[in-house]
Amino acid sequence: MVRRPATSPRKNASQERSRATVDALLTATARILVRDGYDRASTNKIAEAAGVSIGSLYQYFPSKEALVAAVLERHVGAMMEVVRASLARVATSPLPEAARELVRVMIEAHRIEPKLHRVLAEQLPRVGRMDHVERVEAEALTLVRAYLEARRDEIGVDDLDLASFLAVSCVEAMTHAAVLRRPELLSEPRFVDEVAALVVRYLGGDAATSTARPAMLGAE
Amino acid sequence: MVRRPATSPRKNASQERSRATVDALLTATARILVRDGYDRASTNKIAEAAGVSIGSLYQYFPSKEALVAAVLERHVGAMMEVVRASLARVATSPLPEAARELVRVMIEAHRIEPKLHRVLAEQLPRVGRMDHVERVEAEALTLVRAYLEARRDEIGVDDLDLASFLAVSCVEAMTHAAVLRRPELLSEPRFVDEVAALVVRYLGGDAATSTARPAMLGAE
Amino acid sequence: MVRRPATSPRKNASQERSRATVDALLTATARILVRDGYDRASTNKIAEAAGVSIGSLYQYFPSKEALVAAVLERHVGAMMEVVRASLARVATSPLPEAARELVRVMIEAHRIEPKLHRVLAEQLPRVGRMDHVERVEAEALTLVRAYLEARRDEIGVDDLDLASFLAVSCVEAMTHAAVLRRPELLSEPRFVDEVAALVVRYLGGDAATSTARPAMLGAE
Amino acid sequence: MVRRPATSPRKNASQERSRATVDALLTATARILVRDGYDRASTNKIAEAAGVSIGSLYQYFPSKEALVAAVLERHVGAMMEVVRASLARVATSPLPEAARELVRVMIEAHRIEPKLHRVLAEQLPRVGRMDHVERVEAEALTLVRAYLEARRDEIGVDDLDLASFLAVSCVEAMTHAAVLRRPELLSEPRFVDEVAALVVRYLGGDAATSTARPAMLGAE
DNA sequence: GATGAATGAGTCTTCATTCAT
DNA sequence: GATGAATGAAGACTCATTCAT
Repeated sequence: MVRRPATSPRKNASQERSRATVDALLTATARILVRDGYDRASTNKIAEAAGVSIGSLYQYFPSKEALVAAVLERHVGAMMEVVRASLARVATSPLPEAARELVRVMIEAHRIEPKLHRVLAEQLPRVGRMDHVERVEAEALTLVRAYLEARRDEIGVDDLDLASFLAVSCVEAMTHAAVLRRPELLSEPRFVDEVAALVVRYLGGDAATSTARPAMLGAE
Repeated sequence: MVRRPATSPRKNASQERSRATVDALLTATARILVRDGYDRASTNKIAEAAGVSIGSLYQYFPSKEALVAAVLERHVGAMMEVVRASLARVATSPLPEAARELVRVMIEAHRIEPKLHRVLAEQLPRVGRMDHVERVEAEALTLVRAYLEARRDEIGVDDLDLASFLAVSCVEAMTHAAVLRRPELLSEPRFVDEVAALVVRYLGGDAATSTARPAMLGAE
Repeated sequence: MVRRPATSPRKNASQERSRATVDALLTATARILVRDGYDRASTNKIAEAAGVSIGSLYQYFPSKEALVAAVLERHVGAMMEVVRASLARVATSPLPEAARELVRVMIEAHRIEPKLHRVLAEQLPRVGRMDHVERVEAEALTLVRAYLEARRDEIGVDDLDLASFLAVSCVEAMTHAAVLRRPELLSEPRFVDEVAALVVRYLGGDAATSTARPAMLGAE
Repeated sequence: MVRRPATSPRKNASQERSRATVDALLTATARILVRDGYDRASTNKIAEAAGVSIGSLYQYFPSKEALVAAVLERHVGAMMEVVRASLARVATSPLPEAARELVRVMIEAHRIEPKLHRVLAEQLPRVGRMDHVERVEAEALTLVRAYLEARRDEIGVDDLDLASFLAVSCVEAMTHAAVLRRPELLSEPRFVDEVAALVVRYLGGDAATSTARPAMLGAE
């Protein structure tokens, strides 16, 4: 079918144009989403903001949801990249250090377009792509779970599933809460310290509060 | 239209009728909200479900948002009542007991119309009445903050503001996460145990993980 | 619920208003359908032509199809009334007279808004209400079939089902063809004569062309 | 774009390619028309189904209507070929035989892509090419008219124009009705017999029902 | 001639809200 | 106060058609 060398400038030009259109759409969507919220972000407005005809929008995205889902995926992808890289790095570090890093990276990840994050987080159920976000947590959960498994003897909690669920949810929730309601906390090192302490103390267990046999963990 | 001498029973009847109409509207709104979600819950549908004309709906509520806000207020009120009563009860109890109660009551509160809670939680930002919800947390925060203040010497955390924020947010978040993603956890006593432990260990502090000068607290 | 005598002018006024709106819509639809055809008859255009808001249109008709279906039903109803009355009248008349009347009434029925009839006939499959029209033919078929049954010995065709199908379809088709392509024929008595003859000769049968055993029918 | 000396084979190749493209387009159009109906048969879909770019489609056909008109013409052409050949064959046969053949060939013609036929028949007025179809009937009419003229003395009808119109319309209509509503009839020889009888009896005339000598029918 | 990205007028439809009765 | 018919701005989406490459 192709009769000429694949370097055909024609096709490339065309592909580049497509890509530019899609990019413009995603960017415009993110902007409008932040500015107007999900409901008021009409596809016509988005197309206009992207400098693209409404027809083109629908050429690339079959529905408003699909468009927002793409923005979501892009955003989640960026967050995951940050988280993944960091967690791999501390896979073998001791608990306090690992916990600190988990908190730090969670905050870092939540700093990527925080307003967009907020809108997307609110609208997740509607976009019907909850899985994308769950994927982030699922991945974090898996990594944390594996980490705890490897250090079971340092852990003062019996049910590792529940423990990882609580640890991950907790850090995520604290970060989220801070982003949404106390943005100033994000830049205070104290905040990282405390959230990390929260996790460490919980996972470390304690004779008095332990859910199981008292563990004699001297350190961390 | 027909004018008769105003008698007090008449006025009462009228007032009662008003109240019944408002009640019917709030109840219908809650039902439709749960069944159809915020977007598809049209005011016409709500009025019909309430057995009230659309005109009357607008007599009592100036807008859809006002209507949903009223439902939200009612719901939040019910939750607050539960929380307030319980927290007053454990104001002087020792930390582990108080923490357990906090968790327990949070879960109990989230069991009030959980589906409605979910929809409202998702739509909060849109209703523009976040303050209602913040009020719940603000109240809990105040109570917890006072509690910690009173037992400062048992607490292994320096910054009581931050500590109460984290404690309250954390319990709220865990409960919320469980409601939304792991409903089965809500009925397992283990869950309460663990979340309570999380809070107690954090607030109790720990020499090794302390964020500040090591406190010499035997246990908590 | 109703507290005042049913003569309430309020309700009547309201009902009349509704009825007027529906009527205006049906009439406008018919007009636009004739003028622009089905595809170009947009609901907005129809509403405008009816002097009614688009919202009102959708208050009464849930879709464009429903609107056209209502027009169709109204039209078919008018035709059926004409046909039914006439056929009842000749139920006991001899074949030639009955046939003539069938043809005459078919033409008369097709004279009711013939342009609308044409558009509707063309769009039937799309409106998904073919049944309405089939009902007309089904009714005619039943009547004709009963008629033939009653005069079986005058009929020179064996299969009465097939015979009635052909007779009815034929008259309908001739009328239809004339309406669509030779409107001038409709006013010529010759046309009625010929179509009636067509039917009479067919049903009367003939030794030479008979499909079955030669019937010894002198004439009819 | 690449220019090479024009050689005849090249031109042929090009012409052949054009022809192949047009064929592919017509075939795809027919298929999509049958599958999706006229309205949902978008030019983009058709181009894709034909393996041709939308640009090329518009190179060969200036509009959607032109495309459908071409399909119609092709279809009508195929039908006409069948009809023409057959009618020429029976030009000198006696009436009963000729009538039978007319009916037979009409059915045969309607068996060519009946689903496409149906869609096209429904959409005719829209394509604005009714003349194509009228041409089929016009041709049949001419042939039948000539036939009747030649056998005037066997015909019991005065007005040959009207007679041929009725005969042709009738057969066409019966066939059409059968195709659309009673497909099972098409394969029953009885059906051909009856329709042929219908025509023969009509054209054969009859003393009692004759259109000529005044009949003593009351009137109506 | 071919390609396919881009166009945008126009479609159906919804729904919060108003107002005459 | 109650009613519910009416409103119309606005939304998501389609598709015949154009034109730069």
